[in-house]
Amino acid sequence: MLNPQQRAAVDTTEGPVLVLAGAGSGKTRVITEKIAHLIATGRVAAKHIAAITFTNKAAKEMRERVAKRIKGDAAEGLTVCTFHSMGLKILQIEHEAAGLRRGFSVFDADDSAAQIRDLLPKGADRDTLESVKALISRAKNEGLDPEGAAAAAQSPREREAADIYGHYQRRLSAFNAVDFDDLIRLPLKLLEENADLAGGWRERLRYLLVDEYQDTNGAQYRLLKALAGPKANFTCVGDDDQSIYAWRGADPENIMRLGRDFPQLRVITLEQNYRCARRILRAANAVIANNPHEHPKQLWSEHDDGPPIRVVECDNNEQEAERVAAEIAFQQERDKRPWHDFAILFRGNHQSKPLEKALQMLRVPYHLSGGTAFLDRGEVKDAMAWLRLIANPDDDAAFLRAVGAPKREIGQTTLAKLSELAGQLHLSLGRAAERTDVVSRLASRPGAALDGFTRLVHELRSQAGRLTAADLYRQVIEHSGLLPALRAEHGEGPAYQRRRENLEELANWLDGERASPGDLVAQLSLLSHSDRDNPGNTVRLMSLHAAKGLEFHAVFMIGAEDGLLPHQASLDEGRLEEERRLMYVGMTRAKRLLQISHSRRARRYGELVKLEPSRFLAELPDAEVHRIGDNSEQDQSEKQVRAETHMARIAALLGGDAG
DNA sequence: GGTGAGCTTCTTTAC
DNA sequence: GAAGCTCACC
Repeated sequence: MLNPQQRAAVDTTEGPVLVLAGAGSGKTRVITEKIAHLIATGRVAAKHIAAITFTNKAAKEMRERVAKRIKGDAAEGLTVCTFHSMGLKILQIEHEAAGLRRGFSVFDADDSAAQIRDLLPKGADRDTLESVKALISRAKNEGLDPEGAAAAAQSPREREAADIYGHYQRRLSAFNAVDFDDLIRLPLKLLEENADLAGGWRERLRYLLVDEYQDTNGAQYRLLKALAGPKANFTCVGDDDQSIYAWRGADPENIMRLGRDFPQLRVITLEQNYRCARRILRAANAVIANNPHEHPKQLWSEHDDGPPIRVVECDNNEQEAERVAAEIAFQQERDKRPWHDFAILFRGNHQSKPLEKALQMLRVPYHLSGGTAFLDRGEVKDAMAWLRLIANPDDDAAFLRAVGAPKREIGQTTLAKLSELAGQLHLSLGRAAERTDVVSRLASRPGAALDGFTRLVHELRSQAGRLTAADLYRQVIEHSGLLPALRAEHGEGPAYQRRRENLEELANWLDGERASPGDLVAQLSLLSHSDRDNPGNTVRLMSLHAAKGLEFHAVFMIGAEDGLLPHQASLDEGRLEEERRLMYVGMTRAKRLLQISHSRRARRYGELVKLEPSRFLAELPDAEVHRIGDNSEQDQSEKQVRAETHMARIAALLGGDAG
């Protein structure tokens, strides 16, 4: 059953709708119900509806919810994707108008950084690189091209960055490549500057639903407006208290902007929380009340109070990890709950290491979802570089990676010479390497090696059109020599096996996909490890950012220390409120049990440092909290039970593990 | 041109 | 404390 506000949000199918939805107020439900409603009433066919999310995890979650809600093939053709994958799709279809050739590459953050570093004066320090990178990204997130950025520049530093932005963009264009930010900026440019093209897309996507709307940046907002067109049939769902992406250009102002740009906007507020026990809700409300609010929400719940929030002090972060792991093992055993009811949330991905160790010790099944861990693996990047180079002969970044994976007697000297010759001929590295007049001017041994490489890539490329992406990938693995090189480097040991498995997993990802190899590789670069595999019944480990939009029976937040949560960098940059929202997001993921822990000491850069509890802990109302110290004033009998369960578990594991 | 010992640096968060 | 990088050697 939907409550009246949810009902209104679902039933208002005409024109622009903004749903201000507090944490746990059923906003994903509103989106899935609205999709179902649009389809069921025949108002819009599934293929004309697009639901847009911010993370792949959220898109996946949404797809599953829709599949459950809409049986059969009624949902056929529905688009559920991130802003970036939608941008990619538009660019792949409209590549000509965007000045790109088929098979263009998507540069990841590393590729982009490498290019920008290369464009900076020699010897430029890291800070300069970071600042230029950030300025270019910010300009792109506002939809500015290099000329626009130059015009908007306020300082010499910004003018310089705008200048490098221009060079960087010319280079991307020469490589037939785009970066992540371009996946929004370029489609936006196309739609804003080409009325026919925009009309086509509006015809195709007649109804838009945007989740986590508070996280849109300027370019995404304009892309939304351009896609919606004058009919403005869209629903934006968001919560200003959960805006946690300002650091990557998100502009919560977009919430207010909507009302100004669309006077007919229907605003609906959802204030009933269906998720959290009352104590959790009261505590979370108390924390977020410390942020200034233009329109304070009054979240309420019909649930019971639930148990107190546990605030646990630990001696150090390894002990913290052990205690959390033991507590989860204990509760799972006692309550016979599935493992996936438990989540451990942290500020930084590096905090997962001690947790993994402790969980493995207790044989607790867990799933780490975070970052782009999988695609960041060296061997996976190598294989991806081969695929990219096959799809896009002008992708110099891919060329440089593939030519050295595995090592084939081509070193810096040869590559520098090749690069010089390619520059003179205005050719990409890959195309230059195909020319005999270029190769003949290289030293004979490396020249021959390069020639062998070029022939191999050429041969694979000639097959690419006939093969599925998965089959092409198998050819790459067979002929590139990647696997033998890994075996030579690591022997047959676990290090080799793990890398081999990663390469096999990439094959599994590609299997059954219908898109062309080139298109698929581009899509792949937007995925992260956890997006494809099914975590099953396991404890979930993820960053607070990744947890947004999810909910769990029991949530363990770790590392609640000043400097981590709130993070020092955010404090330095005056973003305390965003950190508080992060705390709020973490707390409101818990349905019933919430434990927040912190350590007095932790290992940082190999050294033990003293830590202070997070200032946010002081904002928790005493009445809702049970504070548990190191020398635990915990009930002794409870401690006894825990110890016994723990021992029994270890005994069982030892028994079961023998042999 | 490839390799390994020793040096530096590093931690937000994500597409 | 580990990963990544530089420089000296094969």
